[in-house]
Amino acid sequence: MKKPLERLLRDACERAIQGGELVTTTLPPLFLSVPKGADHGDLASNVAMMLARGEKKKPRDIAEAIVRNLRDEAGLLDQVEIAGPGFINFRFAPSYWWQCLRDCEAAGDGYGRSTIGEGRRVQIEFVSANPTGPLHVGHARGAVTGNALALLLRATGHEVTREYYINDAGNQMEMLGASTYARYATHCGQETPLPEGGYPGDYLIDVAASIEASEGRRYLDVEPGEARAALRDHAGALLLDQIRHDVATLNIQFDEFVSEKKLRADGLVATTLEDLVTAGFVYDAEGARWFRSTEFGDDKDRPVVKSGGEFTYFAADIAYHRQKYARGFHRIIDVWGADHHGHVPRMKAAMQALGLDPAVLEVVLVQVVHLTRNGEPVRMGKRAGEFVMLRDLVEDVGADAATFFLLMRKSDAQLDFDLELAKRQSSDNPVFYVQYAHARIASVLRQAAEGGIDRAAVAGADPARLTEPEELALIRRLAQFPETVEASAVELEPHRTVFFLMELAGDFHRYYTRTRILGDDRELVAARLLLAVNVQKVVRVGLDMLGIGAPETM
RNA sequence: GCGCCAGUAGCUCAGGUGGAUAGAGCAACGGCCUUCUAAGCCGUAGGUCAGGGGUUCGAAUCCCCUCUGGCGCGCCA
Repeated sequence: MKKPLERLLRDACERAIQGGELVTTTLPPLFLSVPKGADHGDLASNVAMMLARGEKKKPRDIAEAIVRNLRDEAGLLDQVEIAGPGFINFRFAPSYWWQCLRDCEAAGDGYGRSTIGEGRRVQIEFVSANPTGPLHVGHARGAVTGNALALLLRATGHEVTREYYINDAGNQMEMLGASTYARYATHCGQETPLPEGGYPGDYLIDVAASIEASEGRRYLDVEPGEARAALRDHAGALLLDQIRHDVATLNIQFDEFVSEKKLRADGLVATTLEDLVTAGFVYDAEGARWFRSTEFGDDKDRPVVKSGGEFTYFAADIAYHRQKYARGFHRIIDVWGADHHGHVPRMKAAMQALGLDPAVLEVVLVQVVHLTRNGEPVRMGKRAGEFVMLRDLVEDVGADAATFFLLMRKSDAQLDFDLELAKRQSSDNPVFYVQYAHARIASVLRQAAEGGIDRAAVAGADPARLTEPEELALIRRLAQFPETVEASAVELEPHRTVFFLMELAGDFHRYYTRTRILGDDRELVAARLLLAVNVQKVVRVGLDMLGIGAPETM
């Protein structure tokens, strides 16, 4: 919607400079904003105010000079006026909006998609919970955020790989093995207490039973250390399957799974560490080995090898990220919990130490989901009963509502999620407001088809029959969809698309209430259906970019 | 103590690179279904944008200070 006007404005400014009406040689960025009130037109420019200082003239005089040089040969504009302190307000002609609707129709489901990504390869890693238990609500936010980012980047011409890094090495996994061993032995009749700090959740009882069903009781007879290792691997595999299943209930799939254990086994961690040593960024102290991240702006050096000789998690993570670079991605995006924000500078430091460009790595921080029940905080302890599982959430409120709700906020802002509210009043959830617009249009289209107006008739309709202010406002909204998607992807902020869809749905509900679509005037009906069908399409395409469905009936 | 994020209507939150009268959804109150889905629409009410300085034609937005909340701060992942 903005681009053609930006050209006109730029031409006008340059003409004014050539004509000596402006003394500036370099124009400020010409950005057009959508004014809040309708009485300020469709788009507004503040360029006159930006130039005022250099020109040493009143903004309104500069605005007049620019407007004098405006050459709207294509007839896009209905009205141009100078208002307030020096804004130039533009109002498009109806014919411009009609053309927008034609363009929208012609683009089909590709409307809103773009090629600004130029096929650049982007990897986005998210969730990456260690497979020691089912996913909970906190993971769900990272999951839907990462997935929406992947979809938005794909829609804007990026080649995206969605990846899950399996933290299947380290102490947590050893504890999983020990805990599973206790559950397994108990299940087989040998009462065994959980180890200190073990995983107490009931899900391990089910895991133990499942292992007993497939493997029998043979691990009771093998040496306990060996048995724990074997049970750890069995449990880890089973739990990873559950995690995969859990995210699938939110319509999320990953393209790649990368195992930390395998990275270690392949020697990547060791060779990466050697390279850091060679580069001179590692030193020994207090029995451990340290990475000199302070060289790159971190506030402290970080251990990479424990005094016991094992690699730290950080060391493995460095190797993992280096491996991402080696795979040739142009952009590497990590979706992390906000409690990991301190890791960002040290990971970038490590990449820099390895001679890699730290700007390639971008980290999207996802804040905690603060659960409440009837306004009271819900404790999220280690005990399974106190967790709210992702699968329970999806079962209670549905995948679409859960996804929509979790995407409604900026990812780096904390999110309140009241379980009772979400369950009891799920019909008040804004996702229904948006989906309802889609279903309403579907209903109208069904009736139109019964009346003999098919899709071909609609496609051939003349948009010039649309003259109501609500109709032009709806087209205006549709025209903003491509730039909204673009901004949402560029800024890595899915919530912008969410808000757009709520506004579009609101525009449509208002229109629907005031204006009857079906009637006797077939040309008018066809034109209104053309508008409706494109609103419906944008709702569907927009929801699809967020991983949310669009129902035909509700 | 240091660092990161936040503080906007009763509640939950939007407010691209500083712009015009600060918006939406819930909750509250009052209206609208013999006609395409009332999961909707219209209206009323609700604000010291945490507080104080500064920058300038102009600040919720940028800078500094203070207060409050969340998170993080060498061998957990």
